[in-house]
Order: sequence, then structure tokens, then C-alpha cells
Amino acid sequence: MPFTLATWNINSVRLRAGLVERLLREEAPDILCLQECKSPVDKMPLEGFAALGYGHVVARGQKGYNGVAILSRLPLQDAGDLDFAGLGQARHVAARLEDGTVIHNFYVPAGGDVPDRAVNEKFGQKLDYLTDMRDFFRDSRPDRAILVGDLNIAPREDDVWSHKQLLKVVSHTPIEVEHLGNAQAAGHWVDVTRADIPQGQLYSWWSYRARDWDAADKGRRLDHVWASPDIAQAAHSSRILRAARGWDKPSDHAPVFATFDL
DNA sequence: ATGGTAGGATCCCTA
Repeated sequence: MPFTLATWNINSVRLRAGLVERLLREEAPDILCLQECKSPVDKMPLEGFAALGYGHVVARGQKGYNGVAILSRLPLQDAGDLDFAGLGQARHVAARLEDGTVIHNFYVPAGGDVPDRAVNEKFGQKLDYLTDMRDFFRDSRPDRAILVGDLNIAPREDDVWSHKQLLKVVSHTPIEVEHLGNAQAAGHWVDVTRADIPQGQLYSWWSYRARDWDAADKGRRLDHVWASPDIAQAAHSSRILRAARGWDKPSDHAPVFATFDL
């Protein structure tokens, strides 16, 4: 059964419930993974999603910050959540499809502004989160698994508008790229988006602060779709819906899609 | 070199 999956940092699921519904109507992914819901689970606007056919949901939330959800037209089992770096925040939830495929939905800490853990605790937490992720996937190698989310790191030179100008900017520093690469390597995760689209600039996030985000196009690829090696070859048709960044009252992230023939 | 925008909570934090 082939299915299409999307991942989207929605930056408040309550404020942007209408945009989520628009995406479900117009693009109709089978599964939509959301991050930065900024809401407790019992206040997420799930009824409107269920009315569109997305009645299967696993989610973790907290007041004001973080929060992740997986909305699905296909039946889901709750497969638990992970708390890395001892943060105690709603940054991960996992779901299991009926065929056994596990979907991990992550919201990795952004890491603050200064890329130095000696003066910025948040940067240290981000690195520790990635180290714990590495250890977790080293100890339980993923199999028939998909990992998506806002990983808050743009690893490749062509994942940012200027490699040189972003080398000291949190999200593209060498130490972060190394930590993300270690987590990816520990699980033998395949970067599905880049396997599908190996060449050229690719962004999923554009700052709110730009005067004209579209014209300036100073983007970064912070949102990712990975797959375990046993199912990675089943993935195809990756794309980023840049148009969603131009919708009314948008998230600063665009949704990333992939289809799996499983 | 700086400040720019956005959301949600609280009178500031995080992104």
C-alpha cells in the first residue's frame, strides 16, 4: 500500500488550524506530522481534522511551547515518546501503522542564538539532544522506520542560502552538522529528500524577519524525512510545498512530502 | 553591525 507522508512545523496548530485543513484538502497526504503545535493535546483542534478524514491521531503537547502530532487517514497505534537530554518537553511522538512501519516525529531544540555551549545553555541542550538521539538509534537500530520533523539543522552546503555566511549561525555550524550526522549514521538513516533530489538548493524554512522572504530567498532546509535502509528505496516523489510559505498568516516553515511504496 | 517578525504566555520567553 503506497502512502504519502508530509511533515510541517506549523508554529501554533490552534492559530493555523485553517492552514492545516487547507493542506489536508488540497494535498491530501495520508499522514501529516506536525511540530511546534504550542498546545496541550486536549486543546488541539482535532475535530476539524477528523471531519476531513484524519481521525487517527497520536500527539504530545504542553502549554505554550513545543508539541508534536501525527494526523492520519490510516489506522495508527501510539508507539510512545522519547525524552532526550532530560528536557521533559513534548518534542517527540511515534506511531505504528498496521503494516508495522514506525513513524518518529521529532522537534529538535532550536538551540538559541549563540553557538557556544559555555555561554548559551540552549546550544548545549541541542547538542545533548542529538547525542542522546545517536545513542538511542545505536542501541535500537531502526527497521521499517521513518523519521521526520523539524531537526533545526541544515546539514549540506546547498541546504542554506549561503554556506559561508551561515557557518557561525545556529542551524548550520559544523558542530551541529556533525552531531546530526552522528545521529543519522547511528541509525543508518537515509536522507530521503536528498536521495530523491540530490542536486541544487533546497529550503523548507524562511525567516519571518525578511522584508520579502520570497524575493530574498534566504532559506534553510531544517525539515527532514529519513528512512531506515530496508525501506529507503521505496521512497519517491519528494517535494517541498514552498507555496504554503506564501499562504495568509503562514508558518515560517513549508511542508516536506515523500511517498513510500510499501 | 544591527535589527528585523511572530506566537503565546506574562508583563518576557522562544523561535
